[in-house]
Amino acid sequence: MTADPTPHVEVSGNVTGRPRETAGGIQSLDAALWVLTTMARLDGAVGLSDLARACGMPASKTHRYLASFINAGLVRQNGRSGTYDLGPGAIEIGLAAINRHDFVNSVADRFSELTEETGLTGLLCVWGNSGPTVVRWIRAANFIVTSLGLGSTLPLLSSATGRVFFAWLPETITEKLMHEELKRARASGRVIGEAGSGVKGARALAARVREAGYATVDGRFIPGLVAASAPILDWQDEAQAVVTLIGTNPKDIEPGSPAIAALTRFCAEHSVPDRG
Amino acid sequence: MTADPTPHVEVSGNVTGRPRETAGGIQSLDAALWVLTTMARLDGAVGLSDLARACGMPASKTHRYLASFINAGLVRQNGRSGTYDLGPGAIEIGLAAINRHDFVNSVADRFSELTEETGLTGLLCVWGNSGPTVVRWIRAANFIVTSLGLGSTLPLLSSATGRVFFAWLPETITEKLMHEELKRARASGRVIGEAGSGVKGARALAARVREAGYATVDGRFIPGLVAASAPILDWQDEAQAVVTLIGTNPKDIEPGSPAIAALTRFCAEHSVPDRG
DNA sequence: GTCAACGATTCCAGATTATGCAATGAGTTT
DNA sequence: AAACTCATTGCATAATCTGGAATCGTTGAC
Repeated sequence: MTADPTPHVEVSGNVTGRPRETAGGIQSLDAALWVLTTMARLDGAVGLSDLARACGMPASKTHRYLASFINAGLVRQNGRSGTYDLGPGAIEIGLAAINRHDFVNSVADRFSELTEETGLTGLLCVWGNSGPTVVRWIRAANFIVTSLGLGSTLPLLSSATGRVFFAWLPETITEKLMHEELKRARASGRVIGEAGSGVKGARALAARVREAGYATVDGRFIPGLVAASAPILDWQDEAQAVVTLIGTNPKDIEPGSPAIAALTRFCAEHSVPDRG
Repeated sequence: MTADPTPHVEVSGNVTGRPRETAGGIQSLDAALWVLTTMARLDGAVGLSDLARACGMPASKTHRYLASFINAGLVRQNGRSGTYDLGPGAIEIGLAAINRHDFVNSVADRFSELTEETGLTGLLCVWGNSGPTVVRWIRAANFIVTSLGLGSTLPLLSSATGRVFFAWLPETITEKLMHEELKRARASGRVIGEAGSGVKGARALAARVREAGYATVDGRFIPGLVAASAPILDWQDEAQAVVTLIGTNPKDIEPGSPAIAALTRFCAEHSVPDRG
């Protein structure tokens, strides 16, 4: 296929440019995948003529590609001569891709960029058998002494990390630890920071964290240290991992601060996009 | 490309046969999509040589297809000359396909209410290229994770989910998988639960499931776990999705139990009313 | 009921790419 | 250092892909 001279016309307003042809690849496959990708970015079923225009291709060429996609199950057609849409094969490939996406390692690979950008110490946690569990540390220039090491678990309600897991995991997973921590708090006469009293207070805190998109704790959890955490979200809007930044300056965890902005952007970039 | 004389060799034991070339399609695209589909059915990242063998193709040919898939984002490579795996573009296409599935989306929005009410683990499945495919699940407390994961396919005749699809989908859709499972059952000398022997037994089971309005399996399919499934029906009385509850207490799947009542009510609420 | 318009689908001659084997490059093991 | 394995690329040849035109099917206007 010669380079396509037709100006790229978008139907739905998506901005993503057409990829150039692959070095060492197959040109007709490149063109075909452009059709598939364009279809995925449209809002729903589309007619052949509209899709061909959106792709900047003759309809006969687009039709041949669609025939192969239909045969493979990636596309289906609503009746003979009807509109085209993504099919069960697309669901299957997508689910396979999501299922084998390694959330933790994809974050860990670029984790140091975040700590370099913000100058804060970074912590990466997953949900383990005993609750929030540290799997990565990156100490920034600000030297912080703490007992937290790899494998440490953090409290659910009084740490920023724990609060993010509490907000973004189903309560069936977190409720046991929640009740244990509330019980210990009652026994010791302590109130767990903003969690206030009892289950209702904990749930209200979780609602505030979800609304904000992240959690913070000030210097009272670990004297002298402040922390902010945000979730890495999967296809079901559940936290697969939590990233936390730790520092000493309370301004770093104020809403709108550069560190908060960097943290939430970094976590959004590593989450599954456009979750239902 | 001439018809491929190389015997079809499977790496992971998946059964679905290689599709024949598309009438009115593009042969190189058919071959390329075979590579992609095969990769999706493998358990994880794969080397070029292994993937080429699994597809019955020369490595140089497979390599060119992969180059185009990488360029489109559907595949990524772990380092130069490293293994290949599905990429973010595949996630994007899969999510686009799922997000257009109106029945799945309406159920998913209220799915957690059902699992909270019953205290059981919930699965939501659609019919994919390889059969019943998990698109959502919510774990109950203390649920021991089995091999079920996003994208998993379930058997047609020996799982509750599969039996519901078998009962409420046209046989033109399910017959291939039915014959494959009956063949494997004969080869291994096993009888598939209540399916009894052969096609007649399978159809008799389907009739019983339709009459009851739901399917169950006791602890023999997955030792120690019981399950009940019901269909989300469209305007043609076909199962667009299936909801399954999984637990450990056999009383939960007895006729008339609160869980069965909640499941069938929930599915009826999400089905098209007054079908037929 | 007829006819025009529109969109999907198929045909076909010519243009162009895809292909498989061999060669090459890179990394690992002995 | 040599051998081996796997990924990547070159190249002559085989084979397909292509775009416009023709055809088919459906729908709506009259």
